[in-house]
Amino acid sequence: MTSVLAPARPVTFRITTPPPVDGATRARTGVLATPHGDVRTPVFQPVGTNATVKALDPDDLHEIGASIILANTYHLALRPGHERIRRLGGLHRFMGWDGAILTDSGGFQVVSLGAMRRIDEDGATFRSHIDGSPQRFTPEHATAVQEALGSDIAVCCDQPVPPHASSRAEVADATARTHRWAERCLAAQVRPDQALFGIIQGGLEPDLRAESTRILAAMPFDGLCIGGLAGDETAEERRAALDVVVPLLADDPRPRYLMGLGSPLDILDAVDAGVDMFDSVLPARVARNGTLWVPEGRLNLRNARFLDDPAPVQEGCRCRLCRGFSRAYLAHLFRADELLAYRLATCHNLTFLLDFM
RNA sequence: GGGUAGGUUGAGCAGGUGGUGAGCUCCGCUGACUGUAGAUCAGCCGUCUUCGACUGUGGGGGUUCGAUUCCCUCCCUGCCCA
Repeated sequence: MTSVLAPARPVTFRITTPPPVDGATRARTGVLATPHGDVRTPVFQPVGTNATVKALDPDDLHEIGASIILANTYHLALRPGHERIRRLGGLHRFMGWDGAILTDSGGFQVVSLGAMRRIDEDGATFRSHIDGSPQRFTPEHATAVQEALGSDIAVCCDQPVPPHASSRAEVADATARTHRWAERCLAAQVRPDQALFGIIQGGLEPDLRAESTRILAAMPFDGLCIGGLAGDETAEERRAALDVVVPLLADDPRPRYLMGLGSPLDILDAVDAGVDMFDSVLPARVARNGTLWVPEGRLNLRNARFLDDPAPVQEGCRCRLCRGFSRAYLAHLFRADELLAYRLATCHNLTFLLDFM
């Protein structure tokens, strides 16, 4: 029964297995229902910054079992342009992907393009990584771009800071600004058919994390991101931050999304801490660089010892690589700089991680 | 047979016209990568006892205090002519 006063949101989250009451773990399962299909959580979202998960096409994504991917607001606004994508029917049609899409706001580029941006209260000015031209990003612009792209889930423009490279004052300032920008993103939202997630910051300072969690949780977002982690912190520091955030959200019905985390063991710990959603370039990037994930650890297929190895990368793996090819063949493809290496290796690592979830 | 240009660390080069050639690019070896300025980046890549030292410019000989450089000779390669 849909209330007139509380119209149905485009994206809803239902917890299917709550964490046990004994407190042994905060892990849970759920279903995130989107206009482009249901997403079972915990979920890993492959990253497709430029409207493509590098080296893969949508058939590959379906085959590996992806139900939701991430695309990037900043990159697509610069190229090919969000208005062009809108004219071409939106991001799903543009890239031929009928599953769910979450768009990152470009906030991360505040960190990753650190030497090429100036930030002020109103927004951030980037020097384009493509042609050097100045690019102005504000919370309102990031919201408008994401509405033009038509992703299922938009994310607030935030200001993350690298925890160890930042003073407490810098973390506090960036976190407070992230809160003000979150309000502006909410106010700027026009489309009723797009979900919006807010981002909790606070670095590694427990009180700042807690304050940020309370402030963001009080806003009417469809989900809550946990930002500013998966950076230069240790696993223990990250867990400590999650153990501040998640208990404060114990009775909150919304999904929790830890941005940027991608290694299987890191994700395992974060799921235990109560996180529902993840994304990272890690599995795809290390795959392109020759590192293949297997249950025993990892294999660097550029190592000489694989040149005569007839075994599959992972015995019994269902992925495209392991079904049809040997380690020796993949090792050859990498040495010959053949493009197929990137596709096969990426298929494997993403299959490994998605099956791991 | 004559002429000519060459022979530098796996390959390809740079440099060096008498005063310490280990420099580059490939190849090769290893590592890193976490909301993608990343099919990228870093280290190593003659030998050793590796913060240093030694050896190394086709072979042999000569001149010289000193030769990769100059001279003689031999070998090898490309090209041209017979």
